[in-house]
Amino acid sequence: MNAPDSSTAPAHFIRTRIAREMAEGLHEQVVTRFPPEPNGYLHIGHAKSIVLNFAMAAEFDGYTNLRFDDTNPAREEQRFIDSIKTDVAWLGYRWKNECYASDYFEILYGYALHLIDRELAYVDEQDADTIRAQRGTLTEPGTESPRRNRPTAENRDLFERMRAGAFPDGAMVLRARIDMAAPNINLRDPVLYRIRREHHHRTGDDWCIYPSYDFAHGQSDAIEHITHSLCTLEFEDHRPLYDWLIENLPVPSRPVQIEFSRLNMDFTVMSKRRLTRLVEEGHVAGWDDPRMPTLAGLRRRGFTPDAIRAFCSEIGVTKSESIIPFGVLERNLRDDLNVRAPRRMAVLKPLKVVLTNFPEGETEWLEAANHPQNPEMGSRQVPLTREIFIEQDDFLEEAPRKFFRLKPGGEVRLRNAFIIRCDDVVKNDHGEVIELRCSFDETSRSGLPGADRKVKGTIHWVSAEHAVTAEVRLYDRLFDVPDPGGDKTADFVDHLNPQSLEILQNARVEPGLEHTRSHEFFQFERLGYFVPDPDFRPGRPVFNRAVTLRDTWARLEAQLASGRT
RNA sequence: UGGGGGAUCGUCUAGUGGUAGGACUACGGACUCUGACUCCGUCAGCGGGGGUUCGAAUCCCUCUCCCCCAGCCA
Repeated sequence: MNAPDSSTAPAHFIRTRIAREMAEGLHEQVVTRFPPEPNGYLHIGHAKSIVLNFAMAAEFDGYTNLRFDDTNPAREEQRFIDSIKTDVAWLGYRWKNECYASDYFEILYGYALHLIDRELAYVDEQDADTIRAQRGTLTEPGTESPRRNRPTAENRDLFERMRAGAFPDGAMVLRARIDMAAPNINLRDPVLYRIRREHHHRTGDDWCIYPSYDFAHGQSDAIEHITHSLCTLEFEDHRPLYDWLIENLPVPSRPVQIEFSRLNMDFTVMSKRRLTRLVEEGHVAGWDDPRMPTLAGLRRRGFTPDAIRAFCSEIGVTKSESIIPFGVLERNLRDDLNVRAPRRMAVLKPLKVVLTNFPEGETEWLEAANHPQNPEMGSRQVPLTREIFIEQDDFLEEAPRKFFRLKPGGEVRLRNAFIIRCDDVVKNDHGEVIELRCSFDETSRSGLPGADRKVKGTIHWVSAEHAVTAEVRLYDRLFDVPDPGGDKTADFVDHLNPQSLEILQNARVEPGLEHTRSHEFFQFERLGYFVPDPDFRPGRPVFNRAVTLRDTWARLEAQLASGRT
């Protein structure tokens, strides 16, 4: 029922605790749930929770439910439910039951009556401002509502009429009767039900009262016989309320809540509120914009489920706050794609090269391995012609030391082909290099004895005649500061990186790539990993760069620039 | 400031009385028809101060810093 997961997963406090409980015979199996509210798309932070929940259940002979926490119809939509199911399934997980908190509305209503009958809940018709004022502050206790000691029969009558629609929205709420002086504010008679005439995406107009998170969540857990309700740290001080409700209600099981720290990553934002703003204000193209940390965005960018799962397992589970560098996620992608991605040649920014001693009109087909470390991935034939394109970055008229690429009079190997020498540099009126005239060394062809001759550099290329023009989209971090949401003096959108998207319309890719299917991925040698975008059309290939290769030269270059070497 | 949490190499994370370990990064080197991959090596840490103990990241006291909570959001 679950996706493959590393059996060598390291111990963390939740796994350790559950293992101990299992050893003690506390549970026959572990049942978990992933409980998103369908009011947005899932992001990489959710992936951490998904992986944790499914892993714990799978490791301890249980299962995981997908439960939509749909208690606030004002913000929830069917399209979000659809996207969430798509994303969880894409990650490789199969939930046992598809559940909805709204499926339990009737049971929850009964539970509320149960509390009322035991004088543990009451109807309060004070307005929100009054209730807020009575709640007290962090340092001062609250004051009790004048309705707090209303007779049970009256509470029951009012609550039944609340449900029946006898009162306008916001006219009254049902509150738990706990302790207005509790140091934990969540215990100061929290709201359990509110009146809200809002069309619910599943229950339609059946209800005009809706349970709050606190009243719905734990009880839903209990109804589903969830053994471990795993959630993030901000719910830690809701746990006494969670436990109070479980203890005072005739629920069929007694789940426990365990909290862990949520995932934070640098140079991005993770809150649903901020992600929603990015989409609604048009800062990105949509929830699946490849720059978004959403699973839909990462998928479109070219991330694989395996890489994301490996990442989640690598970062661990603790209660300490952490900010994971985005590069850690990217490295997991590289590690995954390095072994799986077929190699191809593509030139992002073409520079024309004429091989002056190559016969005009001829094509030589050369064999190119699809993967240098894995012969089983086979090989393909790539065409070489008199005119080719190389990367503009691979030629420098005035090259620094340690520049192993092409320079006037210098030699370089064309990957899978010959060694060439740069004889002439052709410039336009602006002094820009527009063409190189090179000669090739026939004896240095790949596979021939002369191929042993060593040159410092090897560069990629494509045949000008055969290459396919493609659009290539390069992505950089969405924000240009590490913690865009942490700036109290500025709006986070002020830190958007204007360079986060670069579109190259004139890239040239080796023939064959125009027939690429979706979900295929490639390494464009020396450049990075690329995937076809959904915008890909026959005759108009569009590739996204998922991640670059590790670039030691770029680092060296930076060092040279700063005078370190 | 009331309550709830958290502080271990640059980053993430083990270690819960017996030599602080791993991964990533960085740096150096080997290899290389991808400046990739791989391999080898190096640097680097217990928030501060007391105390208990033969011995403390771990136990005790104290201080400091960070995060969360005053929605009829989740």
